[in-house]
Order: sequence, then C-alpha cells, then structure tokens
Amino acid sequence: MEQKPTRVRIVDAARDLMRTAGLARTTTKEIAKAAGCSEAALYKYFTSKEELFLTVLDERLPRLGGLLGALAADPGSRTVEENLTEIARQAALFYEESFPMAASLYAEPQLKARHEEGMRRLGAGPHRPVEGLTAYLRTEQRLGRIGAEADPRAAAALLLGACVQRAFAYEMTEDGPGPLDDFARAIARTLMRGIG
Amino acid sequence: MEQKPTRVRIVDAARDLMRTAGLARTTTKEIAKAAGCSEAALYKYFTSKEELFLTVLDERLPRLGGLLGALAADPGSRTVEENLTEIARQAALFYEESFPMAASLYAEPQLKARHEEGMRRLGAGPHRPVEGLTAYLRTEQRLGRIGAEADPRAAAALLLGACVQRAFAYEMTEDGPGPLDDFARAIARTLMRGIG
DNA sequence: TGTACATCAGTGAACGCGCGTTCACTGATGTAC
DNA sequence: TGTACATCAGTGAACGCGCGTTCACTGATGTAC
Repeated sequence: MEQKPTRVRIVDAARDLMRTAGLARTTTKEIAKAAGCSEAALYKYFTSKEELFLTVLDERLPRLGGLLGALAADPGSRTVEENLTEIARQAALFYEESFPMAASLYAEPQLKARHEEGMRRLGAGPHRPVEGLTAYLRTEQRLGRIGAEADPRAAAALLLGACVQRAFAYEMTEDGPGPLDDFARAIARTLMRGIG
Repeated sequence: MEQKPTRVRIVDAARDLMRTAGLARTTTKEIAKAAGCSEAALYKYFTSKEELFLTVLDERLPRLGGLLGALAADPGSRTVEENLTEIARQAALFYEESFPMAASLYAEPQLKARHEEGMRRLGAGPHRPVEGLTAYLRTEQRLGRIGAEADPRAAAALLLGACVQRAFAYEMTEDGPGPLDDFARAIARTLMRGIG
C-alpha cells in the first residue's frame, strides 16, 4: 500500500477536519494526528496554519463552473427543464459539500478576507455560479427556448438560492431534507412554469 | 443619559461582536471592553461564555415568523405578487442580519449542536421560514389566487433561497448586491410567471 | 571497497501567548437598633 | 442621630490550559574519492 506524500496527507487531513469538525476544532495538533505526522512537519510545508488553510481553500474546494460553462456553450439535446433539473442536482451536491467550510469563514474574518482577496484575483467566488447560470439562461433565451421577457439573473438567483438554502437548513429538519432527485425536479419545474 | 443594566450591555455587546467581528474574535476580553465592564462581571450573569452565546442566540436573533404568519392568516387586499415582493424584501433583510452569525456556528460544532437542540425544543430553526411561506402559499392556492397545480413548498424554497444566497454572496461581488427593491421585485415577478 | 561528509524529511520537547475562568477583595447602599 | 453589620454589583490580578510555532536534533539516503 503506497503512502501518499506527506504534503498531500496534510492538506487532505486539514480539508477533512475543516469540513467535518469545524474551523475552531481544526488545530495543528488534530491535523498532524489525522495526517500521521508531527506538528512540526506542517511547518516544513507551510509557513503558518493560515497558509495551510488558504491552500485547502484554493486547491480543494469543489468547483461548479464546469457544468454551467459547458451548458452555456452548448445546451445540448435535452429540454431546458431537464437541464435545469440536472443543474439543481449538481448545485445541491456542490453546496452540501462546500457550504460548511465556506460558512466557517464567517467566524474568522481575517482568514475570510484573505481568501476573498485570492478569489477576487482569480475572478472566482460565490457569486460566480449565479453568473454562469445566468449566461446559460441567456443562451437559451437567444435560442427562444425560454420566454423573451424572462429575467435570467432572477431565475438563476432563485434556482441556486434554493440549493444553498437546502444545504443551510439541512441538519435542522427532523428527518433531513427529502430525496435530492425530487427536490431538483420540483425546483426546476416550478421555476419553468411559475406559480401564477 | 440613562445607563442600561450591565446584563443588557453584555448581551448587546456580545451580539454586536458576533455579528461584526466573527465568533473567533468574540473573546471575553472584547465583550467586556465593549460592554464597559470587567471580564469577571460576565461571570456574575452567565456561568460560561457558551451560555452567554446561547443567550444571544435565543434572545437576540431576529425573527421572520411574524410577517409570514400574518399573511397566512389573512392575505389581505394586495395581489399575491405584491405580497411576495414584500416577503422577499423582509427576508433579504432578515438574512442579511442573521446569516453571518448563523454561519459562524459552523466553525464551532458543539455550540451549533447545543443551539440546535434549543431551537428544536422551541420548534424554531432555519427551516421554519420555508414552512411559514409554504403555509401562506397554500392559503393563496385555496383562494385560487395561485395555480392549482403549483408546488408551494418548491416555490417557498426558491424565494427564500434567493434571499439567503443574496446574503451569502453579498461581500464578494465588486459593488455589493444591487438595490433591495429591484431584487425583491424581480424575484417575485419571476417566481409568479416562470421562465418558460 | 570503505570512509567521510552532505542532504533532507521528519521529530520530541519546549516556548510564549492569549484564552476562559476564578479568587479574594472593594466600595456603595440598605437596615437594625 | 450614630454605629455596626449585611448585601450586592463589580473588579484587578492571577490561574492553568491549549494553542501555534520554533529549535536542536536524528536517522536514512546519496555522493565523492
């Protein structure tokens, strides 16, 4: 059984702890224990704990861009509603995974600020999925597959917002959220048809 | 100029710091400084820092229930779209205020767990606004003011989700989010009419 | 081949610091007689 | 009225602990001659 390089084990361990244990519990001691090395070893690869955190945030946060970009370039053969259902599915999974870590940052404003600075330099950030989805919807609008008077940005905010909220309210309901597929289908359907 | 009681000043100071400085920076020292008393004074009113935090969470988090309950009981004379616009406005303000504090909890899982336990006992929690809005929409549906085949729960998740997301992505856009009124109007309108 | 030295990933033990918490205390106010 | 004591909100200074970080070191591997 091959052992991964120490640096990789450290970053993985830090990410896992940040996701599951919360930032406050993610101490150098716990990271080292989970990575199977000494605390001192962390400082052979990173100049500080904050730099390690930023590395995790940069290298290990899942991305949502791919699907949205691909659809904007080529909506493919499926209906708009089918595409939106798939987007809702993927987005819900994405937020389920990344929301706890992103939310944790609100507890550490200076880490959050430094992370956002880095994001901004790369043009990334939590507002980007909305922009990607807006671009896709504009494409569909140009193709005449959604209403000419529809508001793509508002529609994108609604759909992705529902997915964020699902992650946010996740643990509080008594039985957890309902099945993902039902959620995605209902969201896409309602957004397409409206409730009027 | 009347001085508020020390206990009130402490809870207010803790809430302000939790909202603006982040949980990690909200130390007993900072709280005492902001409240204008000694750290020791905190322990005359609360048995621990965690109990103080839970008190803030219980007593000082804004509630959204009022508006939703009132509308569910009596939709009033305005159109559904007008009501939804007002709900979106209020919800966006509500999340703007409470989201940073709620998000902070993800960094401190044991505090989060204890808070959720308390919430559950009261039947409160982040899933409640969705339920309240769902109830309102069902009322409207019974009155025939929204489509018989509409999905109230999905519609509620979409509208409130957009408001949460707005708070979440708030600081990352270059100019901040757009004007609140425009946002609320666009969201309500799009939800009513759909994009098909 | 052996020997002497260089390199390098990783460590155990200690360091100083800031945290939450506690302790013995103070000084103002109320009260009994 | 004065005196002696009780109550109570609040404090300054200290405490122990766990944190992030650093230091001098080890032991394995490579390399020059």
